This record gives sequence, structure tokens and C-alpha cells, in this order.
Amino acid sequence: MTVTIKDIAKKANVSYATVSRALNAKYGVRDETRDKIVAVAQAMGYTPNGIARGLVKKQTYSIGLVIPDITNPFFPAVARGVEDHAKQFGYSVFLCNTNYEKSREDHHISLLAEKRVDGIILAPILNEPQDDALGTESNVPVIYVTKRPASETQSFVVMDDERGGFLATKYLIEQGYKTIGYIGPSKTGHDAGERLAGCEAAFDKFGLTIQPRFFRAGDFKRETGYDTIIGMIEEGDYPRAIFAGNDLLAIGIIQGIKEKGLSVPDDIAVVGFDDIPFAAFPEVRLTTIRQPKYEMGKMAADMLIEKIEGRTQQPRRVILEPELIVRSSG
Amino acid sequence: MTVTIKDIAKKANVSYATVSRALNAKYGVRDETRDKIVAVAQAMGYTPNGIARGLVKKQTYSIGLVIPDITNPFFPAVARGVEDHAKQFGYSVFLCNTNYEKSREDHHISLLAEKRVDGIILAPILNEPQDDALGTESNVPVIYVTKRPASETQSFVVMDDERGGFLATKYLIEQGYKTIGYIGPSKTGHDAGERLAGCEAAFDKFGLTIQPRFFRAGDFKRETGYDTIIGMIEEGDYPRAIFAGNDLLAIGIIQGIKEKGLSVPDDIAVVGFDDIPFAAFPEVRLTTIRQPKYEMGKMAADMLIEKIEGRTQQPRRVILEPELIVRSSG
DNA sequence: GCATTTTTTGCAAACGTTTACTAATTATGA
DNA sequence: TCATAATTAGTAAACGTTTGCAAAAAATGC
Repeated sequence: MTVTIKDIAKKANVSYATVSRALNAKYGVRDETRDKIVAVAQAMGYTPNGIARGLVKKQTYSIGLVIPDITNPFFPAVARGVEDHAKQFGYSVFLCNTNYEKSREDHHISLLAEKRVDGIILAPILNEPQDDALGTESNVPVIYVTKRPASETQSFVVMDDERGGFLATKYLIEQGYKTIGYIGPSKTGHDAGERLAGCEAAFDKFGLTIQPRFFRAGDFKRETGYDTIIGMIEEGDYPRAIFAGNDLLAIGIIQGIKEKGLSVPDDIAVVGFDDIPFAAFPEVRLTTIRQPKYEMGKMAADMLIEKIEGRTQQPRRVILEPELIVRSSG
Repeated sequence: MTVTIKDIAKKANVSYATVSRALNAKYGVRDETRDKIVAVAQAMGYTPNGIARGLVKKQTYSIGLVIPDITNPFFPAVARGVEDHAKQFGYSVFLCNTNYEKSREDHHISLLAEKRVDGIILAPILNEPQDDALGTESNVPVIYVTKRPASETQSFVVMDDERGGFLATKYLIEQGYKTIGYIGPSKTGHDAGERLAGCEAAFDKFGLTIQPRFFRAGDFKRETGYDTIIGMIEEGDYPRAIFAGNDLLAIGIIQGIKEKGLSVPDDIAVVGFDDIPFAAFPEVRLTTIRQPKYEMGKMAADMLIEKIEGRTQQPRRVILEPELIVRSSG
């Protein structure tokens, strides 16, 4: 049997209320008795029962981190940021992978609610309006991360995707490339739509006109990048530079280019988006837009704890700045 | 105020014991009343309080996963394996990064103990005897993963590092390489010592003699691989093939080789160890020994739950098989 | 040294469940 | 129809804490 506060009380000849007070270092217990109690607790190998405490204090010091997939190289840094910061404030974090399935997301969230976590950091799969039900219906504090919630009343921390797209394109333009293409998700729904928007904004600003045949909508997969560029090259009509919707696409694109006997960036320059760890390796050296992943996680944890501890009631909307990382691919 | 079982009882005109029974689908409540209760609970938006339940049932349906660093590409797959399997059995998992610091490991473990997790999966930093205190002193079930515990009485799931080292070396030998080197951690303490042992065993078995100048002890860092190979090449004395203690080292080694104008595998063949996601990319195509990371996590979760639910009392010692993945570097 | 204030301690309720035990109800068999 | 068995529902204790309130003890002031 694990030792409880009552066992200690008995052995120390005090009431268990006194033990509770002594152990929690509150005022109002004589030093002498506190010392004795602490000694006894120590000797008996006491570990406070957080469950019992949670029940009365209605606080568990746990939070949930709900993300699509920790195996996606984007998320470990975010998770690390969350965990590091949470731990600093005494919170533990539940890791929940949704595997990009709405049903799993829902299930995880309701499990977390049963576990009475103090709050949730959610990197949602989609950003559909109904998703925001969570934050209002249940009353668990939620911070959205990575993607903005549809509703205006929720807090979030995201990166400025549009600015990222702008930065990437601007860089390419300033490098003197005249024909620039985009491969990646299009506006509809996905956040990468904003990356595309930023790209278009740069075209606009610098007076270039978009050549639609070099703008290819698709998904986020490496294969897509590979296939798309191979197609372009085989048709004999390709741009001098390409902005890819994310690093995985960029890597696929580079692979395709090389396989066709062309060189990067001499024949085609490529800039990616995200700066996953892979991008920095000497074999890759991808020029890309860095998302502040760790900081995003840290920030989200910070905001969540702030909300939990009631220090703020207004929703906070944080938009982090992207950073252009110039390496060798563009 | 969140709705409790008592609120439901009042509205449904039954005692709250009945509500509890109805909601937990136990036998012993008339269908009619159960339906009514379920309907009321539904209508009131009831979410069971896992904390209260945990207090009486002495089970929280949470487990802890304690690893060095989720940002290390080895661990996400392990974590995913743990989480997927745990979830299947209704358990949630706390993610704890120790950052390779013993003090953080200890702290996390004692926090988990306070949270009354049902068990812990631990990828320890070191494998020193005193570490095993955990499993015995506290009575939380523990499964060691990645590294074996020093004590004989603990359960673990690891990979057969020695066999991995053997496989890698054997492959190199069979490819016809006569001078083979090793760069990586040495025997002292680290599990990679076993990799080296397997390497030596292969030398033995195939009648080759070890040339100590090609066996370089060090750590697990990419820079070490890079520096070491550069040194060898500059001295003008290097082996035809190298077995690296892990993939990061291997990547550093390859980079060094290429930078010195030599080619892989034509001048020097390299095989790594781990098969981190990076190794499979077309830019890298590293020949390596795959650790069954996902399976390790899954297996650990399986064993832990088995232990929690008391289906087994004997410690289980699982040693997974490595697999040689032949790509282009060796 | 005694009344008064302040500090320390104890008692008991509360947190939201589950569950043994008992009471009430319904079903069964003759 | 009635005794008995089987089923359903209710009472109350328990899980291990925290905390308001009251009682006891110690400290203070005169």
C-alpha cells in the first residue's frame, strides 16, 4: 500500500490536516512540527497523490498537445517547445497524434476532457468552422497552433504564411530570376494558400506577371514535387526558379531536377518552406523559409498557462515572423 | 459548473449510484431507466470526471513516456508506436523529454508518480545500476526501452545491437572490402559498445584481423564522423569501408569523404546504424541497419499494459531483430 | 498573573466517482 | 395466490486530498 497523509499523521501524532499544511509549506504550522512531519514523510517514502489533490483543487497540472503526427518532422520541435515550457511551470503534457483523422482528433479531445486536463494546445487538421466548437462548448482553454481557428474568439499562435511566401518569392526575384513557378497547395482551405498569396503579392509588387503554366496546385507530398517537375522538364517548358509550398515538395523537386540531368540552382533554383531539420544537412542545403517551430510551441504553452491561471481573458492572436534561410538551392 | 452524476440523478429522479451503473453499462439496471439516464446525461452534456474515477479505482489510464529528446529523429517513431498502441487500449501518454540530463529524468519520473500514471516506458539516459531503483522502490510498472536496465528483474524491449553490428560488418566483408574501419562509441557503458562487439565478432568469424588504427572511439555526433574521416584522409591512411555507430556519424563521414574529393562507395563505403528517416532520402540513400523503432514503441506499450492489467508477473525481456537495409552508400 | 490577541492545530465537509450491502420491486413456480 | 427467487434501485462508505471554521495553545500587553 502506498503511504498516505493519514499514515504520516498517525506516525507523527498530528491530524492529517496538519500534515497537509506542513507538506504544502503553507504558513500556520509551527516549524518544529513541520520539521517532524517532513521527516516522517520522507522516512515513509511519501509521494503526494496528485489525483486526490486534483479532485479537490480542480486542477491537474496536465495539458494536452494534439497534433497530426509526431513523425512529421515539423512537429517534434513544436512538441519540445511546448513540453519544455510547460514543465517549467509544473505542467505535464499528453501527446496525442490524430493521424490527420478528424475522428481521432475528436476522440483524443474528449479523452482529454475526461482526464480533466487544464488546457489543450491544438494543431488542427482542417480549419473548418465547426472545429471551434471545442473551445466554447466544453470550457477547457484551448490554444490553436499552426493553423488559425475559423472563429474570431479563439487564441492562436501561427506563422505569417503570406509573408513567408512573399519573402521567398522576393528573394528569388532579387536574385534576378525572371520566370518563377510555384508548386504546392492552392488557396482552397489550406494554409499554404496564404503562402501562394504572398508569392502572388511579390509578383505584383515587383511588376512581374504570373505565368499560370508554372503555377501548379497539389498537395504537400514529396512525390508530387518530383512528379510535377519531371513533367515540366519533359514538356521542355520550365521556369528558372521554383517556390515550393514546403520542404518536402522542394526536396522532391530537387531530386527530379537532378534526375533529369539539370542542376540546382544553376538550371533551376528552388526555395522551400518550413526548414525541417533535413533541410540543413550538407547533402541538401535547402534555401527555405524557416518556421519558428520551437518558439511556436513555447509561445503556445505560455499563452495556455496564462489562460489557465486566469491572468488573461482576452483571446490573444500571435503571428510569428518567418525568416529566410539562404543555403545552396536557390 | 460542469455537470456531475448527481445533477443527472436529480433530473432523472434516481439515485446517483444508479446513474453510475447506467452510464457504465453494467448489468443490474432496467433498460428503461438506463435509456432515460443516458438521454438525460446526453442532454446535459455530461463528461465523466476521470479524476474522481481514478481516485476510487486507483487507475488513471495514463502512462508516461520518458525519452531523451523527441527532436532526435530516432524517437518520434518510437513515440508514435507507444501512443498508437496505448490509445487502442484507452491509455493516454505523457511525453517527457529528459534532454539527456539525469536530474530531469528523475524529476519527470517523480512528477509521473505524483500523477499516479499506471506505468512508465523509459528510454534511460545511461544504464547505471542505480537507475533501476525506480522499478522497485516505487511500485509503478516500468518497461525499459532502447537500453537494457542493469538489473535482471526489469522488463525491457531493445534491439540486438551486437547482431546489428555483426550484420553490418558481415555485409561489408561479403562485398569484398578488406580494410574496414569503425567510427563510433566504444564499449564503455554505451549500448553502441555492443555494435562494436558485433563488428569485432564478424571480423573474427571471417578471419579478418582488426586494424586498430581504423577503429576510432568517439561519440554519436555528426561532427565527430566528419572530423574523424577528414583526419584519416589527410593522413593518407584510410580503410576501404567504414561501419559507423549510427546514421548521424555515417552522414558526417560521407560528407567528409565527398569534401575530400573522394566518392562513396567507390573510394570508401559507409554503412550506418538506426535508419533514421533521413537515411532513406534520395540525397542520402544510406546503407544502414534498421532499428524497428515503431515496433519497439508498440511492443513496449503492449508489455506495459500487460503488466498493468496484471496479466503477467514475470519480467519479459524482448530483443528485437535488426535488419540490413542496402541502399547506395555501401 | 490574567485577559486578550495571535498562532497553531483539529474536525469535518467537500471534490465526483465506484461499489458493497441492503431494501424494494418484480418475476417465477406451485 | 402466495412464498420464494431474481432483479433493480438506494444508502452510505470509501478513495486521498484541501480548506473553512472552531478549538486549543502559545504569545503578548498591562
